[in-house]
Amino acid sequence: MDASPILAPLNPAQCAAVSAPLGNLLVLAGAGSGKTRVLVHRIAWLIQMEQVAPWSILAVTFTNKAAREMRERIERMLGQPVGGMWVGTFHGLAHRLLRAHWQEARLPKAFQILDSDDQLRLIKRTLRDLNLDEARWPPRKAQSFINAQKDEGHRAQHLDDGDNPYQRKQIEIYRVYQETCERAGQLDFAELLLRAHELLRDRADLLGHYQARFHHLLVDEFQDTNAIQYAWLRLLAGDRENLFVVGDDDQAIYGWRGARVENLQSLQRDRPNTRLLRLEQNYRSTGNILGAANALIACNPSRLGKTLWTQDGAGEPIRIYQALNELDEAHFVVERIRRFVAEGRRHAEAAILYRTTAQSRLFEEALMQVRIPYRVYGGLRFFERAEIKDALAYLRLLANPDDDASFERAVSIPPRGIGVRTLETLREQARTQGCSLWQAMDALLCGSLPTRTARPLAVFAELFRQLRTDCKELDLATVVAQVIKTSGLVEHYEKSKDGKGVDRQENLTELVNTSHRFSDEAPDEEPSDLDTFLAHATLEAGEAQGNAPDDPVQLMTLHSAKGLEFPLVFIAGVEEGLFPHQMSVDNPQRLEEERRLCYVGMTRAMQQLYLTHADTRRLYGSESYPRPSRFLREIPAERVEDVRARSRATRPVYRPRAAVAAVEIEGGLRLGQRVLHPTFGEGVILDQEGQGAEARVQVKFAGVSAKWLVIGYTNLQPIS
DNA sequence: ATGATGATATTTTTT
DNA sequence: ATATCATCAT
Repeated sequence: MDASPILAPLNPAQCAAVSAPLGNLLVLAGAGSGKTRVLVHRIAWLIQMEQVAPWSILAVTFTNKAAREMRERIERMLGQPVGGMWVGTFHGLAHRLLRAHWQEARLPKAFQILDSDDQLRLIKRTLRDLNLDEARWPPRKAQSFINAQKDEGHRAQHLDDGDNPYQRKQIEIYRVYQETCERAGQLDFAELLLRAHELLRDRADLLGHYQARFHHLLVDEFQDTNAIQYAWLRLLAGDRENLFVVGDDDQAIYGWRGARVENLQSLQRDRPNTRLLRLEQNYRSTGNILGAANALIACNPSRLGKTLWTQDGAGEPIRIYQALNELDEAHFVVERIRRFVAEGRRHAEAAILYRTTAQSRLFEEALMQVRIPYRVYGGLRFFERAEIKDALAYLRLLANPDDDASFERAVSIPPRGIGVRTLETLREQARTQGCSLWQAMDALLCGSLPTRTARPLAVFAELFRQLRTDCKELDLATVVAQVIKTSGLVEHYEKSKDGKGVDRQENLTELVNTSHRFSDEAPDEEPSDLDTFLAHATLEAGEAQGNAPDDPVQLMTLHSAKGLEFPLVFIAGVEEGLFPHQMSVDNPQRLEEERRLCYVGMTRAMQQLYLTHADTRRLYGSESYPRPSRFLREIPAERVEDVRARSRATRPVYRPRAAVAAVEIEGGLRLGQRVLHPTFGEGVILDQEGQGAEARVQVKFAGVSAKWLVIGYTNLQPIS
């Protein structure tokens, strides 16, 4: 077999990794050094040069999207489908194992997956059951405690409270929550991993089977693995030397959700004969961008050490813009994107990155004003929308009547005369009998109930009885359509007056389409039943934006930018308190992670990089005066060019343009008008923009900088 | 049972 | 500022 198609497009270091002899290999791959490419080519190498069967390969990625892309790239390269190869996320693979071995894992056949939202709901209910005050025991704290423990591989019964009452209570919540999950046959995300680990750990026969099957384990983004994922990998590898691991300690940005960069070192310690290779040549960015990023990341004391270089020239300097305020910042970014496009580039080549999701709005508004198409990544995804979760609750309850979380959701939406009172009775019954809500309802319906309570309950029960008989015969999509129709959800949203009714109905229709597509695309080996469809919905929550416009500017958080690249990149809000975020500044480890996040953001840029910060910023309703981020000082001055803010000189404040001064804006307000504000006191209107509900005026008050106020939300009294 | 009002807490996110 | 959520009144 000729190796050239696989090795030809690679540099020497990449070649060395791809064609390395079989054995453990750790590839430390810097940003833009062709990390994924090495992984893809390695798999192609194994199949073509080492005559490895595709079904004996297991590859793990960080996201479903990455998994899909990897499979596609391999198939394109080999010119043939590679069925039998397992490619997926840790969660996806764990799920696959558990579905295949539900009996050995002691799970109900129709076990369901709980997303974080469902998990939080369940924790809240657990807290209520335990008579704990939510103010003293915040559900979110309990949630992160439970997930943190599970990520470390700890079960409640193995935890030591260390004579700490707080700790003891958290463990108790964990225990009771877990019992509830098991009774309802529900697994949260971390539980998938934990169960998959225990399955292989406790069942020597299964472990032997999978060890015999998977001769080659490949892992992408290894720096993002947590303790249980690493443990699972080691188990599956056994004492063989078959781990091919790719990662970059400088791009570890998920420590806050249990990822352990140390796994990189642990691997070298646990498997001393692991070969270490570095990919340090960067093919993405200009010399200035790389030099700046290198200097920044060098400020982190704890790194494995690695310096990226490029053959490219220095390119343009990095530009830092000091904006007057957050609006000026947005306008500046938009203006530069217009210039970029005027030079013949596409909008989609530009990305605006920010630390917090809340920052996207400013840019969306600014882009909308000048009619530039954009696309926001992240945010609420298809299967996370309320109406979709409602419909899914019906489907889940159909699949598994003991799913209490879904019962509670379905029973109260749409409102059908079953209120908190009735629900409380059901919960009480369920608690005393130790059964599910559905069983409690059945029992109560047989007993004596006041008609007013029994009637709606009976109707609800009958609805499901009918659905259950119906759906035995029907295919997935028809069942979904049937459920949506009989649940009354469409009518319910029709009546909603928040203006989202039509959207919601469309989404429900789209759910039917999705289920249709799911059936069509399902591989023959796995029948597409309701259970797998529901798992798919939770595990792969879908894209956030259904129909993106053509050639859009890309908006996303720094976190979701990882793995992507753009010719033109803006990082906005590079200010102390925002980036690095306030929550991280007094913890050295978290601060290092923020710096890595900045490094990730900077290394997304191929040709031009802008960092912007504002002198004043309105955040959470009040004005702040942030200092420029320390990260800006860590970039060598010779790589930077300061962009001058437009007309820094303060204009004569009390003299608005005479021609428009007479035009009334709204409610007796006009440019130059003196006004009274409830908190800021007396001021003068300087400028105006927008119309109707969005009409805003800029007002200068004594002692503070000029502010933009939405007329509709502000009580401005004209004074003479 | 349901809708309206007021207190509260606001990183990052995939699975 | 705003969205979410719990409590309260209808």
